[in-house]
This record gives sequence, C-alpha cells and structure tokens, in this order.
Amino acid sequence: MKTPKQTKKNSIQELAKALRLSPATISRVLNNHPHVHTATRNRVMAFVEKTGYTRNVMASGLRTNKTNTVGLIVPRFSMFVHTEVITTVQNGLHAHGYNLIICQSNDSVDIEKDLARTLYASRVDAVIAACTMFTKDFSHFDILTENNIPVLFYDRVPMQSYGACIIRGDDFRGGFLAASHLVQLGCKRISYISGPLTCNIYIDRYAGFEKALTQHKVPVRKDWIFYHELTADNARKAMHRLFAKPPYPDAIMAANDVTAIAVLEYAKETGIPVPENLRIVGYSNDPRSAIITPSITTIEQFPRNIGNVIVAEVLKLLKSDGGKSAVETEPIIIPVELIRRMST
Amino acid sequence: MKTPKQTKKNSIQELAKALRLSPATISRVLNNHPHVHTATRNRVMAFVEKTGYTRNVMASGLRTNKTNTVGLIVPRFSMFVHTEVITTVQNGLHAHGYNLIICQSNDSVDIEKDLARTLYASRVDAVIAACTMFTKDFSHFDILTENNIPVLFYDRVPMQSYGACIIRGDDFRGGFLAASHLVQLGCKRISYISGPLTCNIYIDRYAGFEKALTQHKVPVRKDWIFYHELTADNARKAMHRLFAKPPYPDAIMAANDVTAIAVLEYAKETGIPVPENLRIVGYSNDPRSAIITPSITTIEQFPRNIGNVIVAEVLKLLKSDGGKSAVETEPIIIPVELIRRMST
DNA sequence: TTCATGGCTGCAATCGTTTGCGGAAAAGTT
DNA sequence: AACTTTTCCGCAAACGATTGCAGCCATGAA
Repeated sequence: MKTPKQTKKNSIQELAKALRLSPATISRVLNNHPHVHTATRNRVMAFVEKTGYTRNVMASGLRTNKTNTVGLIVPRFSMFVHTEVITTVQNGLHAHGYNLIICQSNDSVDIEKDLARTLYASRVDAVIAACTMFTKDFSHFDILTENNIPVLFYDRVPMQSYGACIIRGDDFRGGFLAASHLVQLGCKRISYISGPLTCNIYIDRYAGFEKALTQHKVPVRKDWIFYHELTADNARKAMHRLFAKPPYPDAIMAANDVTAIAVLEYAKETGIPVPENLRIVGYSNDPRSAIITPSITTIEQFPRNIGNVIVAEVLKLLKSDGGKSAVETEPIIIPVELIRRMST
Repeated sequence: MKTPKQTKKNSIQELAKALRLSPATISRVLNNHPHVHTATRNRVMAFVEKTGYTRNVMASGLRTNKTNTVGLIVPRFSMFVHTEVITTVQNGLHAHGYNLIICQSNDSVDIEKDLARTLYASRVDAVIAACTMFTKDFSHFDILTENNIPVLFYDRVPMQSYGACIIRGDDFRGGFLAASHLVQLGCKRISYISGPLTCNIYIDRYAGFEKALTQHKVPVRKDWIFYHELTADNARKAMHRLFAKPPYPDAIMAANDVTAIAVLEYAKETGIPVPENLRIVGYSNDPRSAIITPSITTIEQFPRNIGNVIVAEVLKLLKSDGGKSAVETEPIIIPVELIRRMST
C-alpha cells in the first residue's frame, strides 16, 4: 500500500535523468510542443505513464501565471439554488480541465472580503461570486479585476455597472408573475415578505410585485410588507403580526421558499385553510415546496441553466486570455417561470 | 474601478525595492520570524497594508511544500448529508486558514480516480473523501499516501483497513434501530430497499436490519429485499413489484430518504393508508422527510457532527507534519438516532 | 568536400518566496 | 581600546516547470 521509505521526487528532472534527456524536452512532450522527435515523445510518454508522474501545478503555475483553477463564492452551500448551481458549474468546469475552489461567506461581508483576498492569493484564473445579502460596496473584488482576474457575478449582483460579467435570474418578472397570479385569482389583500432591500434580487422582486398590484389597481399596504432575513423564524413572527387583528390578508407572497413553507406551517397550525382563505406563493422551487401538503406555488429559477450560462461565460473569459478584452457588460438574464401548485 | 494601465507586480521584491530592504527581510516580517527589528517590521507592515500586497501562494507553496489547501471529494453536492458536511468542513477549515477544493465524482469511479490525481497535482495538504457507491479498489488514493498527503475517508469508506483515517456513521446501529422500531410496532412482513452491497454503508445497514429481524424471529424474505441505486424511479419500480400480488408487506424500510419519500408518494397515489397498512422508515433525515405528510420516521446521522470530527482529525493530521506519524487506525464512529414521526 | 538547411535537443534564465549562512553594525565586557 | 556577543539584515541557492535562444547533428545540394 504505502512505500514511505523511498521519497519519490516526482519531478521533471527525475524523469530527465532517468531517460537521459533534459527537463526541457520532457516539458515539451508534456505540453505537446511541436519539434519533438516522435520516438523521443513515445519514450517519454511511456515512462510518464509507468511512473505515474503528475505535473506540479504550483511550479507550472508560477511560471505560466495560470492555475487552471476557478474560485467560487456563495453565501451558503445549503441554499437550494446554490447547491444546484455549484453542481452544474463544478461538473462543467471539470470537463474542461478546471478545478474549482468553493467558498461560502455565510452571508458575512467580512468573510466575503477575506475570501476575495484569499482567492487572489491563490491566483485563481477567474472568480465567480454570488454576494452576501448585505454587500453594497464591491471594492473588495477590485484586487482581482486590477490584476486581470475576471470576476463574474450571479444571483446577488452589483447594481451599478461594475465592468464585470453579470448573470442573474429575471427577478422582476418573477415577482411580477407571482403577484399577478395572486391578483388574477381575485386576491385583494396581499402581503409580501421580502428580504432586505440592500440586495438586488429583493429590490427587483419587490418592483415586480408592486407593478403587478398597481397595474391591477390592488392596494399596496406598506404595513403588510416585511423586509428581513428570510428565515423560518422571521416568517413566523411576520405571520403572528399579520394575524393579530383583522383585516387579515388573503394571500402571502414570499421571496423565498423557506419563508413560504414557514408561512404554510403557521397557517396549518392555526387552522387557516390554504388555499381557501389564504393563498401562498414562494420563490425558488425548493424541493420541499413540491412535497409539502398543500404543495406550494413558486417561481422556478432554473438553477441548472444559470450554472450552464456561468460555465459558458467563464470559459469565454478564460479563453480571452486575461479577460482584458471586451467584457460582456450587458447582464445576462435567465428567464423564470411560475409553477402553479395547490397552495393557490 | 480598474487600473489596467499599470500592471502591478505585487511581489516581495517590489516591496523590497520600494523600502530599500532585501526580499528576505520582507519575507521574514510576513512570516513572523524573530530577529527583525521592530522599527523595520512596522515599516514593512505599514507598507504592506497600504499597497494591499498578498503573498503568492504558488511561489511560497513551491518553496515550502505547503499549500494550505485541503481537497474534498464527494459523490454529489446535492445529497443532504454531504451538503451539511461540506458546509461544516468549509467553515471549520477556513477558520484555521485553510482553503478547500471541493470536487464531486457524480458516483463515477473514473471521475474519482481523475480527481485523486488532480488533487495530487495541486499538492493539497490533505484529502477528505466520501467515495463512490461502487469504489471497491482504493488504490487510486495511493499516489497521495505515498507522497505523505494524508487521506481521510468518511461515510463511504474502504472496508479493509487502509492505513488512513476513517470516519463514519454507525450504519449498523442505524439499520438495527430502524428495523427494531418496525418490529416493535408489530410489523411482520418487512421489506427493505437497500443500495448496492459494494458499499460499506449499505452492507452495515443491511446487517443491522437482519440482526433486528432474526433477533425478534421475524422472517427475512429475500424477495422483499432490493439492491439498487436509491433513486425515486427505482423505488417506484420496487413498490410496483411488491404490490403486484399479495401478501403485501406491512412495512418498508428504505436505506435512504429519497427512496422513503418515493415509497410514501406511491402509497398515497395508490391509496395505501400510511401508517395504518404500511409503515415507512427512511434514512438520513433529509429535510423533506420532516415536511411531507405524513412525516417520515428516519435515522438522524448528525452530519454537522461528522463535519466537526472531520475538521478536528484533519487538523490533527496537518499539524503532525505530513501525517507520517501515527494515523488513527481505529475508525471513528458517529452515533445515530431514530427520529420517530407520523409514518410509523 | 563544403556549406546551407532544418529538425531536435540542451542551456540557462525566469516565475516569487523561503531560509541557511555569513557579515556588518551595535551593544556589552574587560 | 580591544575583544566578544548579540542583533539585524543581505546573499544566494533552492523549489519545479517553462521557453527563448543557441547549438548540434543529419541530411541534401552544389
């Protein structure tokens, strides 16, 4: 199993010595340079195969300034959309020979800053980031762009144009679709539970919500709109407040399926019939929203599409040799769809 | 925002030149070496702070043979247990200054082999692996152990002692608890849907299942035991077979919550009352199992505990300078618990 | 035989950081 | 004042792969 007695060097010069060649030639073989004799190439390849030599990426990275590694920052792995995106991105990049360093900021701006520095220290070839809910200032990514490391934002993205590639779901349309759906079902008293407005996705979803309501002349009651981190706990508190005294809302739109689920459970516990007396719409199509009874109407974001677009764009940036060439300045927007279920 | 005109070098020698010092001194300051004059140290630190210099880890890694990076291989991110473990491990290691390269094998042995090589090429300081369901031969990890890179297995682990650290849930006890629970509820005709027996966790869970049944003199019907990948599709096929003709089982134990959920949905669709006519037990405490109606009794594996133990062990191995010192040869076993819900 | 050509290979510098060794300056001792 | 001991700092050689340049050898042409 283990042969710790003999410390294998596993360097190109070991190979060179054994084959009576120069390190240069070995390197050329490994990199498919032309002008290497076929016989030599075969001899080297056979020996490499036999010894299981593997290039030291630190040494080659130091020399070539390429690491074949991409960094990814997400708020949390465990959020359904991110889990899916990560899965897709990891598979896509691996198929093209890239590694992925995945980090989570835990929705902490400080950690996010730290991670940006660390990824720069690792000299990754590109960085993909879904920012914190609270990130307003994006200058901690400057160290990357200044050093020609392309940065690509998705989901939670900078609002002002930042000279970086931006990929996001159509949050405005998602909010609009969800709210319109409720309006068309005849709901007149719609409450909206949103995330904090420091974050583009919640701004856009809210804008869509408001557009749908005003367009159909349904009043927007400010005291029925909540802005807070979208945890189950906060959702229950909001429900408690809403149902403290009449008039009660006849629909709740949540910017999140976690919230929608908590809302539904509160309704079930307190005996509010869903969908008869209260209709519920969530956001993201978390697998749980399909499985709970009644199943929850929600907005599908197609995270695998997002992932595939990210892969395509990041590969484009990597090919373009440093990303100093024309960056796609127009944000790429991934369409969303309403999935109607039993909660409406 | 961007200053691409001036390509910043960001090297230690740039600092040295600017401060009229030698690169050696800068390096010593950055590494907290003693014997640097306090005034010099402060001067350097201030300048480093100002310029935002960040050490190039490829260069330092090349020199020191340390990358401060750990590799992690999992079958799939999206499996609940792994999502949780990854989250915990990433946070834990980041707190100690380590990066994590996360890879998924998609349950393909070939990809797993590829990943082991790639992680070696990156010269990570340690590797954490949850193997494929089908991995019988673990020799593709030899390249790591031979080069003194500690390998730590969890969940899906080698069965023969491998000289590597092993961390796993108490699958035997999990299987035993789940089956005993059914037996104690009076079930006599218990079917078991297992994963393939190439994998330790399914072997152990089955052993626990069998032990519980034979101990209570409940017959183990071979034709009611299924071995296949635990997908929803396969689960439905198994159910179809089981309920093709009497006698019907009065309980189904699934080695997986995905399977348990599919079983429950099949039962709901075909009008089999749960738990009255059919009791169901799952495994892993996937969040969906708690939310579905009726909620599903399952085995909690405490993935955060697993993650914390992994972090502790891997840090121990990293401190021990190459892991050549005594490896914890006894597997570490994380206790499990039965969570009783409405499906039984 | 001589020279030009071109295919193949080696030399040596380079990437940025670390570190053993030795030297210079400062401080302390007699 | 001469000598020893610290204290601090620089020199230069690594680490392993890459690559421009130059050199060698074989081949072909004259």
